[in-house]
Amino acid sequence: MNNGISLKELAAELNLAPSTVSRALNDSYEISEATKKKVISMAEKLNYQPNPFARSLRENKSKTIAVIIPERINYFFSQVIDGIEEITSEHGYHLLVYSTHEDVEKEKKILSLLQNGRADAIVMSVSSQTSDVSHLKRLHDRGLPILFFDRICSEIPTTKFITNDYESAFEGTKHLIQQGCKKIAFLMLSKELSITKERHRGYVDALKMAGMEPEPAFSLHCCHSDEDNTQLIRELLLSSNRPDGILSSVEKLALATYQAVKKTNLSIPDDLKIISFSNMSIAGLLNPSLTTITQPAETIGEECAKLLIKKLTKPRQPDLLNQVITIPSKITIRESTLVR
Amino acid sequence: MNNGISLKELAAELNLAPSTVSRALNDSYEISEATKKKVISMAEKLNYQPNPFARSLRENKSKTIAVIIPERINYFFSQVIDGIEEITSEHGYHLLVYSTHEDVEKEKKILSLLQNGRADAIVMSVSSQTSDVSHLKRLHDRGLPILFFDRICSEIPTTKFITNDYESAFEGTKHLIQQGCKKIAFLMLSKELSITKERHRGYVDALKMAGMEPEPAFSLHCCHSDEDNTQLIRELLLSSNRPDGILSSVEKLALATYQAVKKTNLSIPDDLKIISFSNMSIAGLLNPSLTTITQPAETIGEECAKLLIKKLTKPRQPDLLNQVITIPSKITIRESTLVR
DNA sequence: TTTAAATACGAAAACGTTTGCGAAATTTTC
DNA sequence: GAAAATTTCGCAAACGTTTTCGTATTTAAA
Repeated sequence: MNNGISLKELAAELNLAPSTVSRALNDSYEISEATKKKVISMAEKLNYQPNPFARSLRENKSKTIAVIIPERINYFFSQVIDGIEEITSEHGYHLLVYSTHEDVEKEKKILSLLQNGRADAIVMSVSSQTSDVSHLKRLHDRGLPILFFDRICSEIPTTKFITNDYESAFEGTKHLIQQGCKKIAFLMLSKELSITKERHRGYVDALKMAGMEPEPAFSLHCCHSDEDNTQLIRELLLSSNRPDGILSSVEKLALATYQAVKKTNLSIPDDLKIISFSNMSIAGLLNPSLTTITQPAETIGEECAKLLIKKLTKPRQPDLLNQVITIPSKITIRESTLVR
Repeated sequence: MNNGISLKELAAELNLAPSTVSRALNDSYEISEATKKKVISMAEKLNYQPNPFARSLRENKSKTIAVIIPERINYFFSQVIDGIEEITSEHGYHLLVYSTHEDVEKEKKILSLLQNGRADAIVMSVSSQTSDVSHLKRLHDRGLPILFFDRICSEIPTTKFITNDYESAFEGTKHLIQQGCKKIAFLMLSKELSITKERHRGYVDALKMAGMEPEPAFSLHCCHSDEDNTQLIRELLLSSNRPDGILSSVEKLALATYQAVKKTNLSIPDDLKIISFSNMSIAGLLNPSLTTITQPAETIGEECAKLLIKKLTKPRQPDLLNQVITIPSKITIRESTLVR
């Protein structure tokens, strides 16, 4: 790979010192307008491209942001990354994207790769297996800006972006109750996950407010495998005391529920109503169409990025505040919770 | 950000020269086993992490691969990236992921950012607007390894990975004909796209083989906007001479068709049968379930990565061969093409 | 006219690695 | 026991930037 001309060679071509050329290209006040013009035009003519590694080495910053998500095949995370890229690309930042595949060991490995300054900051959503957070804490203690979204980590004092998990789950559950559900189940990935806790809390409170008692067996703890989840949910649906309503805390479990229902003689929404957190654009095309709680994914990504850019580009920014910023979700009612 | 200890400091701690420590860590034959042990244990104790930029600067390689896709919210591309990451991460490579949003100007901008060696190679699928390929050619001429998949670029002499577009489209169209379709339309993004050309060729040949003449108006040229596409397709479906079968060359147009059909009093599959290239795992949950041609996305990503890793890590590899590698798709028949 | 200030640029160091070369110290060879 | 070969390590340069400091030239002030 021919990397093109270097600053030194460009300087030689211009009969100038490298320092002068560098300053001219960086628009330093110490360089005359005449020289700047000459330098810039020659740089364009020779298509000079500064070496990013020399610059990173010298300036101790990489112009790169690491994004870590639990899975890539997911509307929500894809949208968030789109939002991040939208903002960061305008400021010349590059995105390293990693998927943990919900595996905390992979997560640790990725974070250890990020110890050396390869990225100027991290934007992440933790894996469903993450309970010990020492690998996150280590990087944060070193001063690497870390920002969480969706699946946040309360132990790390930094800024986190989430949706109104509690209220949305509360409203979703309330909606199921209003539609006549008497026995409502809650589907979750891991109990450790921040979103699980908050959404479950909203679910429980809504039940209680309606004078219903949450049954432990109705809080179904699922895993990463779609097949296993489908089986698990199917068993729940075939049990003697089966639920007639489901609040799914994540999209994939709603889809597993659809798959599970297909293997029974039940029907949605007649025998089972379901509402799910989901960012699928095609929720309306499912059979039956799925009532969803949709997060403002792209906005979340954008807000993460805006804050980060401010932190990274302004001269003497304070550390990211230990705060949780909430951007509300939107409930869209469709056939899966219909009374007919 | 505290980047930790440097090689020099580690050397000082050991009373050794930096060169010795470097060689010890890189397992050079010039260093005694005793010294290696001492160095390695001290490096672990002090958690020494080599600075990637110093190394990149010195070695003129970044251990980074750029992946450029037309859109992120897309099952196929997400799966391909998963496949790429699967392989590259094992070899210590990092992934810079860019989305062009089907915008050739963004594509050009991204490629110009990659002129300076930030990535050791590029794996990409071109945007639907890409017809002039000079921005790709420039980088390839410089010696940067570029590898195409799915939407390939025949003008650039390098290795490309695709599925059997022609055959799949041929078989898909044949299937529609066998199901009784008499007037089959073809939905496409841009005419320039390699996948459009090949899939359209398969479509046309299947029609001809059945003694049917392809109508020009039935080759519908769509765009990037879902709303516009839905409207376009709706108009086609409401026209006096409407199709009774559709082969969609990309997933998003099948979904737009579903949306369009909802706004008519037509029904799939009774009035209109549809088959589409698609990697949606939930094609079976749509209403009605969608007959799909599914690409081996993850395999494509893995094969791209394997070839690239070989090229990048083995000492004196030749340039990537100018060849097209085909990995076949799989057709899954569902309700959307059912006769009832 | 002399001196001080401002302007415009160059020399060199630094960032943290890797590596060619040289040179002790040790071992082998004859 | 001397010479040669081998082992083991250090010195210094190099990668391509940015920046501190110094300095020559020009301009402004006294």
